[in-house]
Amino acid sequence: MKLSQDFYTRSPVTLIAKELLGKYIFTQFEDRITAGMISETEAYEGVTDQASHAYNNRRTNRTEVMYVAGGVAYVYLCYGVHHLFNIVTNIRDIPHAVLLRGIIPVEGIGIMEKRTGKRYNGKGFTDGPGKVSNALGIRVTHSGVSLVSKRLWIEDKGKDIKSDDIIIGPRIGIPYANEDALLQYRFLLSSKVTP
DNA sequence: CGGCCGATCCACT
DNA sequence: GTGGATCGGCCGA
Repeated sequence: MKLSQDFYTRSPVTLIAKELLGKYIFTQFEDRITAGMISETEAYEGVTDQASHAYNNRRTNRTEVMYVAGGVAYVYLCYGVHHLFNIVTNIRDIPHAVLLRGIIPVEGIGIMEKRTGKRYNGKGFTDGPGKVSNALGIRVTHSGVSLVSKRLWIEDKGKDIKSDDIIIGPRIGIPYANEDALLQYRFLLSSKVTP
């Protein structure tokens, strides 16, 4: 079933990042449906987290969408080329978010191949946040789009994820975050778990 | 208005 | 395993 807004407005963001593993992210743009099982996430804990764009309550046009109530997309451009897709969580004015770093394609694989210009051969296809957005067709123009909508949503298909199947570690690519770079906020699904 | 730099990716070794 | 590409957003002046 489709996750309702209640799922996203909770806290802590680390719990939501963990619970998103094994859920299914769907996009439907121009009648093209693509979906994948979420296999990797990272939590970004808002104003107290030096790795977050909202650290120290920073507000810009780009980050403003993180301050609305949970259940919308926060998409921004990284390195001028990669569209990175985040899920805003918590209540209004608490700018927490979960970065989607990896999925396993399950639906619309041909569409994803067309978008990415690559063939899916079972691995190395949607194993990075830029690749995930590209395959799902997500762009910065989708920032602020509701995750309880007909274009973008997440489904719980009842898959039971054991804690043994979750690998936890520090987040990737944030050395500037000082001691917060050591936080164990990255959640990875064991390769034993398949869609 | 200019300079700096990044929640990455890929080609190449 | 690693270094270069790449350009919009952010900040300071």
